Amino acid sequence: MNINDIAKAAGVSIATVSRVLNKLPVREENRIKVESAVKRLGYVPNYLARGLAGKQSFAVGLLITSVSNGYYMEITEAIERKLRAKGLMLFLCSTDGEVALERQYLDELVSRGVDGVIVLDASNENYESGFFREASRRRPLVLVHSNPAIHDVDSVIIDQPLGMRRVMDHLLALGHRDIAFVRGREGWSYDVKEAAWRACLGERGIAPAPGRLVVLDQGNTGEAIGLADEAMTALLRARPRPSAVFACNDLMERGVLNAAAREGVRVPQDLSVVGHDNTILALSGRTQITSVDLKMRSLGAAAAELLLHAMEGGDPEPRRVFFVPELVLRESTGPAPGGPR
Amino acid sequence: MNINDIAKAAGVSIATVSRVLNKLPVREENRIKVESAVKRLGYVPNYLARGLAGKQSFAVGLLITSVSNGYYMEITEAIERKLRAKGLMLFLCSTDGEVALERQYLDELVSRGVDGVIVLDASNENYESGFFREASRRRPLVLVHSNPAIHDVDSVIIDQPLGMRRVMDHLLALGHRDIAFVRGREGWSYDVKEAAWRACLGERGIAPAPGRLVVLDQGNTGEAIGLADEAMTALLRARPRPSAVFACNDLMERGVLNAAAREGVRVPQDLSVVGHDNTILALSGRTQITSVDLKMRSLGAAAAELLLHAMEGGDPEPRRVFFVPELVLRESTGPAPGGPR
DNA sequence: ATGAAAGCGCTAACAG
DNA sequence: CTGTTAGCGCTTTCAT
Repeated sequence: MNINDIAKAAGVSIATVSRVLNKLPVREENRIKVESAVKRLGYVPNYLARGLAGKQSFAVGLLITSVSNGYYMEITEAIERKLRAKGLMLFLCSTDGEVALERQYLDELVSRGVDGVIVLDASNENYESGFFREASRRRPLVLVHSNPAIHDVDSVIIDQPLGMRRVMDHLLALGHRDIAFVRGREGWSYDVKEAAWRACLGERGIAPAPGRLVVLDQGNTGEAIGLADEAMTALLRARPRPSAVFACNDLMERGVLNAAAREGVRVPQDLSVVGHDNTILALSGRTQITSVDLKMRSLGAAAAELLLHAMEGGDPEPRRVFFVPELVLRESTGPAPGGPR
Repeated sequence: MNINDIAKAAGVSIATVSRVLNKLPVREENRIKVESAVKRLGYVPNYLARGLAGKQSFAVGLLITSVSNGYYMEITEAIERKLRAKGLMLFLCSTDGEVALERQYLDELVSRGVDGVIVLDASNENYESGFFREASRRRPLVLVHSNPAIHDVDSVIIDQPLGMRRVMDHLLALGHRDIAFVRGREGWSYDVKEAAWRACLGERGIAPAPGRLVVLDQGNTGEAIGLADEAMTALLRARPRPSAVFACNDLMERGVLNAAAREGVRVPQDLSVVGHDNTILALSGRTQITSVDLKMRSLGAAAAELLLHAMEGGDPEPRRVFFVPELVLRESTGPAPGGPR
């Protein structure tokens, strides 16, 4: 079953069938004949042939660090929805952040004729080597990341420093001055957040007391909960102890809370706690956590729209869309003990 | 850059190039010439043309109910890994469980020439109408679900009743007789679990006391935590109260635990709690939860292997692989108050 | 083992 | 507006 069968059944040429299929101008009478033949025979066009003959394949590639990561999943869902509405299918490529795999996948996507590619948080190496800039010359390409230094490719950028600033403004406004910071050992986004923490304190002339910077060996696995718990237990027993804690993700935040509960430290009366990512973990305990929401869904939608725009020709200059994380206020933060100073 | 360029550069015909690319017998000398030309010019074959001319497209479709659901994505990741190793790419299709969308996607996948399709938990309607049986005649097709009644298509089947039985055996062995069951309102997998709960109790001549079946309006969103908390608070104040609770997912389980903590009911001394799904939530609180693990990763790998097998010809009869959920024992379960009777 | 040539199903000039 | 025709880049006979 192909375009020839339809042409025969409708009594027109294959070109006319193709035109109807592609919504090009055709005499109304012929359009109807073709459409009814298509419906009657249950014809579905062959995308492989379309892609080979034409310039579109109606497929898009998605390069993603890790599929089973909640944030990426939410972005992915938003992207899939937007693209599906335009009749585009998604190639899912999970790279584990491996430099070589990112390149290999991009090559293969191109040789599969994709109409565009979205990349979620690639390896820094591929940004810096200009690989993506190069790739964006061959196909529409949209990057999603949090590195404001990238100017040469269409990007959706998460403004993490600004998000952190909102956290610190909130805590400082509540009178907190002694604010601990919990992070994992390795990761650019930890570094960004730590820098913002230091900067916000520095601007008020505050130097973090010893031990306020807590670095966990593992930040992203379930282990982080126990590690944060352990580290915080020590910190909460210190005198003076911090009046507030920021944790770089909700895993660590959960550990902080467990430690506080065990040590008899009340949240938020004795200790304010802020988490990051606003996952279900922020809601799962008895105290609901103030947490930073990255708004992954709108972010995904924005990325898809950027790509769609680029696929329709786009701008001469790369576009950059900034997203500012939102601080969701809940029960875990309150005035500093002793009130605002 | 195409196969002609390589043929020219290597001084052979395009047929020979094609043979080298497809690992068909070729004189060693020619193979080397072609391979070096490929490497030198950085040639990557056009998959669209390959798919059109040959019988393989080296692409596989994945129909999935919801992208933002952690279980599905774990399966997806496992599938992606396995298929990538075989040089296959994945089309991601999120259906939201809509009957029509499942059909539409499957059509489109076929017209994109996919070499096979994996379907994660489709709508019952499409199972029952024989739609998938039909589809499996056109392409290799593997279903992942928990409906043991499906015999006519290659399937990876999660044996949920058996998983539940393990939960009940564990609790019964600990001496529990009054075991509450918390579920969401709608969903086949809730029904299956409830049936197993009733059956296991029935076999011991136990009839659930009033109020032991707890049905929440919402089971899968963050709301479930609060709803479970509320419902359990009432149940824990009742006399006699249950000595154990099973919750159909870790969200509800978290709510149960919050209620217990607030009511001063100790876990596991006064109350044993078992969750389901073994997500990070099972580890996030002060008490680590005994939970049922569906082993999604191995399940995904098994599905991919079934598909690979089917793509290579497969068996005349549909294959069925059963997976039995595993009960992961942690701190939240212990002997019934008063000891085994 | 190799090359020439015929498609795969479609789009996009081109001529009418 | 419509039909004819030449590819798109590859695989696969069919000869050799």
